[in-house]
Amino acid sequence: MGEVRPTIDDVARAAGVSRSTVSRVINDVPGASPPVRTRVRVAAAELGYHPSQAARTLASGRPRTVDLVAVTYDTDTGWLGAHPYYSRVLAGLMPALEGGGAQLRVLALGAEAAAERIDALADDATTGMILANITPELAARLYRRCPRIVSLVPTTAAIPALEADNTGGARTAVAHLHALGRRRVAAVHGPGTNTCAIDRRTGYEDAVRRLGLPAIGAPGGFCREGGHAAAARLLADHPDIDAMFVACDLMAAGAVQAITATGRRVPDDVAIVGFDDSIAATCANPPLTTMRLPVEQMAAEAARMLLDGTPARGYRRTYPVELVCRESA
Amino acid sequence: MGEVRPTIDDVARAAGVSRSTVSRVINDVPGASPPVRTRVRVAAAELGYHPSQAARTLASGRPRTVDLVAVTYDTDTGWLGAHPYYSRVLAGLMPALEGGGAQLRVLALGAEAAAERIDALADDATTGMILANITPELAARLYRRCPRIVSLVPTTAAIPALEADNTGGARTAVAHLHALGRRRVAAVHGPGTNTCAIDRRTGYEDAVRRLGLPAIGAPGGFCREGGHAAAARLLADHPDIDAMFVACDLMAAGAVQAITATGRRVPDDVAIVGFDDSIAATCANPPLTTMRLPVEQMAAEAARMLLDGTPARGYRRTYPVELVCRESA
DNA sequence: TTGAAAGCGCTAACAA
DNA sequence: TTGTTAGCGCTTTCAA
Repeated sequence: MGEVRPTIDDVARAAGVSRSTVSRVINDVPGASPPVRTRVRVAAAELGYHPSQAARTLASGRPRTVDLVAVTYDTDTGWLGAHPYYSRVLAGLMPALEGGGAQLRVLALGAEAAAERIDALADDATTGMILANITPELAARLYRRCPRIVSLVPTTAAIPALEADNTGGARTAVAHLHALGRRRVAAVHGPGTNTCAIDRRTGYEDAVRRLGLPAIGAPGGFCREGGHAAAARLLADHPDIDAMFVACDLMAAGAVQAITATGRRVPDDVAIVGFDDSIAATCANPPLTTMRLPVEQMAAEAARMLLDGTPARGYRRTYPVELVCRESA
Repeated sequence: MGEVRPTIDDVARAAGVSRSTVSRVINDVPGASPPVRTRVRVAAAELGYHPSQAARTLASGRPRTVDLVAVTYDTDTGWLGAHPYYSRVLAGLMPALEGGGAQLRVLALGAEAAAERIDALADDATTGMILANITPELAARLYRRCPRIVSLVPTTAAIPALEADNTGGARTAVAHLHALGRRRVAAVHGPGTNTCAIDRRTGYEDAVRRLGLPAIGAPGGFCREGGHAAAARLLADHPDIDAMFVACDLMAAGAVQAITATGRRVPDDVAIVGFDDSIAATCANPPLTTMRLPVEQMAAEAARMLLDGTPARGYRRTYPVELVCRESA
């Protein structure tokens, strides 16, 4: 077995050209005649040559690796394993990165060590980092040391961000429920530390106030169990609830279970609108009507921005959140 | 802003020692006196020094990066976005890698380009690759060029693998259903190209034959829609079915929806046992009784093996698959 | 259009 | 215990 991997010099020798020429050819930069180009390509193919990413990064000084930084706040909630949201982030990221010849590095940050590790991260930073589920504080700290950052959640004004219209989405959800004739629209909120959750809550409270409906809410912690518990409590305290706005599908899946467990039917007795359009929405029974975030699109755009250069300070783009009607409302 | 990142030489200069000494200190290898060690550490901390991963890799020749290779066979099914299984793989991988000071690179392979890219991958290989959802052919091709591989699914005899006892799990599921008094146990199978799916099917057919039950099955393609359609068809063709063994939770979630849509109740009229214990199992309504794969454990062990060296040819370890009782059976 | 040469930041012999 | 010296495989001026 030829354990030794061919280098650029092997290719150069085989093609009878210089190292620089080979470099030009494989990088598709001008400065090599067509005949030479083919000669080099053939030699490279025959040798089974593939450039070393490490050497390339070292020599050029600019790595083609994008980091996805995900912070875990709830240790027992797990991480990507727990929230289907990340699956969609990854799904959007991969094709965008491959198109740009880049790779993805996944960095999971425990909440405890987050502050410490964040500084190390900033220095080790590569093409850039995509921030998911980060607090404004942590994000700011990171941004101070590394400007090649895009956040997928609202953080501070300076940090470039691609945001979903969480507030508007929540309003739309409530409006939809109202249009269906529901007048006791309760809410299951996400954690107060999560900026997306805060915006969704704001949107909900805004909407019910304008509609002259009572604001009834309970925290659900963005997990299924929390959604289940919150819905059960809500129903126990306010038996006349006829609809629920649940701030994420995972919680909504739990809410549906809690509601049907009381003998009520979804959507007949209690209508539900979730948020995210994650896999939890389609797995729930009945399948959830939900507010769809263009997560893949946002993640892909974030990757592209990073690959294109350093995002401008304060850059902002908001993505619409759309109502997807299924069977729960 | 000090855009220039300090190098090992800066640290050496600041600490008044040589570059090698700094290298020894930061790599925790013997050959540096305690006083020098602290001096170097202080200097490094003050400068905010962090070693360049690229340079390190290049110089040492052994990268500390593990690749997760996932092949997409169904283009429209998406990828990690679609199957919650990958979330669990990632969840298991991250802590194990961090413990070993390694990073994760995620490689998504489209089925079309898979064969071509697989050769490139082998050469670009790093500490090693973890194979998920790969066909035996592709895996063999990869293994021929790079021995630092561990598969999480059954492939060929030579390729080191950590496998779940899919066959045994399927048998257990059927036995459970039988013990519950069910006698018309249908099955929704996964794709014939997937080795896990094949094993689960074998286990099912094995079990029903031994129990003297009829084998009734339909393909569901490992996706929710497929599970829904398969269950609906099964029920239409065999109205007396009183249980279903569904080869993955995603399909099972769809099956539950299809069953309840016919007016039947789960588990009263039709009991269901899924497979995987993914998030789809808990989001379904009622929550699914399922066969739990120790995915996180398997992924973590795979990472550890790779970090420890090249796995032995033909290495095999089988993980038990356990029944998790929830409400569907 | 091509080649020569100088590093990128680090590790790993080898000397001292 | 410490320092010196070569590279690792590539990109990138700068000349030719």
